[in-house]
Amino acid sequence: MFLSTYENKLDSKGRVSVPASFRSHLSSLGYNSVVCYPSFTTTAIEFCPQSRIEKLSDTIDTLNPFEENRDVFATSVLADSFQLNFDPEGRIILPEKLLDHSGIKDRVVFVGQGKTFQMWEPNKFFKFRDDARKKAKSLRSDLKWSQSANKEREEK
Amino acid sequence: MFLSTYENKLDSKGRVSVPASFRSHLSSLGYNSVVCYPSFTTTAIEFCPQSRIEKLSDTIDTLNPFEENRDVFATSVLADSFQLNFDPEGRIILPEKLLDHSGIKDRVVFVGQGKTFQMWEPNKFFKFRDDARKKAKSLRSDLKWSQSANKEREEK
DNA sequence: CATTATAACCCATGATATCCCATAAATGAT
DNA sequence: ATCATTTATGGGATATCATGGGTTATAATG
Repeated sequence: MFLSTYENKLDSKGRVSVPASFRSHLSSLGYNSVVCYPSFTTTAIEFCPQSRIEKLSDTIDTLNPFEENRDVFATSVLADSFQLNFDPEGRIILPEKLLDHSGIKDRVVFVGQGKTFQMWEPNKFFKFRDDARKKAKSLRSDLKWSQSANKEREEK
Repeated sequence: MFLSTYENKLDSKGRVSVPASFRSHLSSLGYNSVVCYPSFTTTAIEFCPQSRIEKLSDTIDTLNPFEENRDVFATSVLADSFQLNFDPEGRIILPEKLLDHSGIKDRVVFVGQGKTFQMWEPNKFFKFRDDARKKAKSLRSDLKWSQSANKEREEK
C-alpha cells in the first residue's frame, strides 16, 4: 500500500527521489518503474503500478475496432500516460508535460492513496487538502442534520 | 505496451525514427518490423505488431459472411496494410499512400494506444485529442474501462 | 546489360538520459 | 547514546536516442 505524505526535491537535472516505501511496494509487485498521467480533475499527477494500466489497455482492446469511443478513451488516457523507470538511486525524471500540468518546479509532495499515489506542487496540495477538509466538515454536519431529521421522523 | 505521445521529424529521405520505447516493445515481441494501415475513421495511420494482424485475419474468417463489417475489415485492413522494416537506427519509410491519407509532411506525432499505436499529422492530432478529451469527460462515468479500473482498485 | 530510382547500410553528432560513485541526513538497532 | 544501515541528494562519466548525410545494394525499366 502507498501510505502517508512525503516532500522531496527536484535536483538540477530534474530528478526526484520516490519515497523508499513507495518504491518497495512497487518492487514487491515486480516493477522497477511506475506509470503516471495527469489527473482529470486536479493539477495532481496520478501514479499507479503498470498492471493497472495494462488492465485498462486490455479493456479498450475488447471494444469493437469500429466503436468510436475506443479511440476516444485510448487517446485521452493511454496517450497521456508515461512509464517512468527508476535509476539505481530510486529517482525518476518527470516529463515536461507533467511539470506543466502540475506546476511542479523544485519541490514535490508525494501523497499515498492506497493502491495509487499522487505528486503535487506543495502549495497546490496544501490548499487542496484544506478545501477538502472544509467540505468534509460541512458534509458531516449535513449528514448529522439529515440523520437527526430522519430519527425525528421515525419517532413521530 | 505502447504509451505516451512523441513528436519526431521526417528527414529529407522520408525517414522517421520510431520512438525507442515503441521499438523495444516490438522487439520484446520478437519483431524488427511493424504493420500499418490507414484508419477507417480518421486520418491517422494505425500501427500494430504483426501478430495482431494475423489474429485479425483469423477473426475475419469467423465473421458472418453477411456481416457488413467483414468486407471493411478484409479490404481496409488486410489489403491496405504494409509491413515496414526498421533500419539500423530504428527508422521507417512511410509509403506514399499513407502520407496522402494522413497528410503527414515533415513532422509526425506518435500516439500510444496500449496494444497499438498511431501516427498523425501534428495539427490534425491536436484537434482530435481536444475533441477526445471532451467526449471522454462526458462518457467516463458509464464506461467499461472505469468499471474495470475500479474493480482492480478493490482487488489490490 | 546499362540506367536510374529507390531503399538499405554505415558512420557522425549533439542532446538527453542513465549509470556510477560520493556524501550527508535520517532511520533503526544495540 | 552510539553505531550501522538505509535513504535522499549531488555531480561526473558513460550510453542511448533522434537526426543528418555519404555510400552501397537492390529492383525496375528501357
